[in-house]
Amino acid sequence: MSEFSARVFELVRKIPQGCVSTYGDIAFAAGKPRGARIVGYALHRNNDPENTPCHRVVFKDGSLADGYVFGGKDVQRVLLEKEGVIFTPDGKVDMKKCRFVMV
DNA sequence: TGTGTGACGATCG
DNA sequence: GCGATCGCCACAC
Repeated sequence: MSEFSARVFELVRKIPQGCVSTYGDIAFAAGKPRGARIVGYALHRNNDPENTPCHRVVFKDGSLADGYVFGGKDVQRVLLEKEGVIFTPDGKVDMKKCRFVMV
């Protein structure tokens, strides 16, 4: 468990309900602008699923991960919709309204 | 200790 | 416009 992954989890926990963030943004905020994959890897190994809403983390274009997700992208989508996240007809998250930017 | 891999992302063809 | 490939870097084996 590196400082980077710990920071990833911390940032993900900060995403408010009804918002999403991207792997790239989290990686950037955690100090690795090119570390998008590492973020995914870290979440895959998810140390703290109770407090880490990894379903609020999506691709840069708003689409969801395709197969390795906890219960499938459909489940992920439903969870997000329940939280108030807007989806486009494309089946992607409306990044314009729901993208949470780390500051 | 070294090698392979992967919830990504961007660029090339 | 879409598909395939390369690059990134931490972590597991």
